[in-house]
Amino acid sequence: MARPRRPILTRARIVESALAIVDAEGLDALSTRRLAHELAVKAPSLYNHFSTKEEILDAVGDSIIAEVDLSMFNGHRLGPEEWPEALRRWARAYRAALAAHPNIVPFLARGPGRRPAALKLADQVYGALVDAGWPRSHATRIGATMRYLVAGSAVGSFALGFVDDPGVYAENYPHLGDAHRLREHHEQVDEGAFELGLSALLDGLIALYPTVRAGSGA
Amino acid sequence: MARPRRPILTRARIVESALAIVDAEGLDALSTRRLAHELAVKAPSLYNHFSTKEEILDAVGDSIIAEVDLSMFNGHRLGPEEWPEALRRWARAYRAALAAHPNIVPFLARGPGRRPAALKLADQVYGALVDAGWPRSHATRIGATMRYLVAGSAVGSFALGFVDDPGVYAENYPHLGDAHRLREHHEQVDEGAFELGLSALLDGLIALYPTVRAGSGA
DNA sequence: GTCTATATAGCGATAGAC
DNA sequence: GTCTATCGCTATATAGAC
Repeated sequence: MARPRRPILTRARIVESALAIVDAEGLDALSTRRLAHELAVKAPSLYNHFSTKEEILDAVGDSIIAEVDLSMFNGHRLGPEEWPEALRRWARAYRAALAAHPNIVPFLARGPGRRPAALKLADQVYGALVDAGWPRSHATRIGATMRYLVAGSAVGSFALGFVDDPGVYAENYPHLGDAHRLREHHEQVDEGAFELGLSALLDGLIALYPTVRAGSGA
Repeated sequence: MARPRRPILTRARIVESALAIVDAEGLDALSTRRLAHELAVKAPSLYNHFSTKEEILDAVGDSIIAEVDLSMFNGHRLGPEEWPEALRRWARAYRAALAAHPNIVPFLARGPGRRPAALKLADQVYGALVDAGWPRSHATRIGATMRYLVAGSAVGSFALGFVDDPGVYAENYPHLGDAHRLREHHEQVDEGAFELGLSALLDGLIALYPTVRAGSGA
């Protein structure tokens, strides 16, 4: 085939295709051969656009984080009445972005590293919390614990973790009699659990807010 | 060598060694050859004790969950004043068990499946919450959202996710000036974030409790 | 910038000897 | 119950032709 007049591959096409494979078949299914096949080229061609497979995975991960809406932190400094709703909207957007691609969440959970979209997200959340009056040490921990809830809810479905087989539970687990039915409504179950946790967490933080501000001399 | 007078391998030894490899080098590093080498045998011998590699991994995962203390749910029915502290103690034990083996958390996050220790854990937590007066739908969601927080905090360190290189952040991320120092105290940072989130979450649930009980006619 | 060919290495699992 | 030998397959990455 030799050199085509216009490049067949672009970084964007490679990233898009890699994400589709990871979504459909998991992280382990992403190989250079498999990816190249999907793009109708041969594996070595990928190395004209990325140096290593790890670099491809970084780009895939950052492309997901880049989709998370951060507009609730822009425009103006959040007041004492505003940060809880901003945090709620951000957490929902964050979870939606991750839950759409659960197979890559373990990779993303390793942290932002040097990926620009992930760093921008961390920067905006931390800055907004500090601006809203939280002490820096609390802002760090609030950002982290929100990430825990989001990542935990996206890394694996609670409801889908149970087997669709009543016999497994009936014998030895007296309270799990209906666990096999969780699968039917797994999306509602998982989203409902996330929303309950999010609301409770925010309520707890709202209760803490005046105490912490008084204590830190604000 | 032929048949030894006493078995060299046992399921317990295989599981222990497999866990050590996963802890030290990650899930991908666990191969039958690598595992056999660690046990000073050859790979095919493992198949006298487990049918597949997946079966070994299931046993490894369940051995971790089996270590989680559940004694706070035993002995007596938890009263309206007792469930929050029981939940707190359970969450800490759960997190400690998972955070000691972060590389296997993505595997565990897929759910209990048919693994007995994981099913026992789910059964006990759900049963305790229902006994304490929570409606069943809330008990499911509370158990799930606690698992989200625990799994999210264990699947990857927040603090270790940042690079130890001030130059990465100084340029483009105005609020992350000290992010490179998170690594120094990563354990305190991560545990502090978990404790803050746990307390806030429990405070929120405590506030919700009387409302829900009144509403459901209890 | 894509190709063919290949280097180098590893994988899970099975058959059959002892 | 462990061994040797092996099947069939996969992987990331590089060299050099066009």
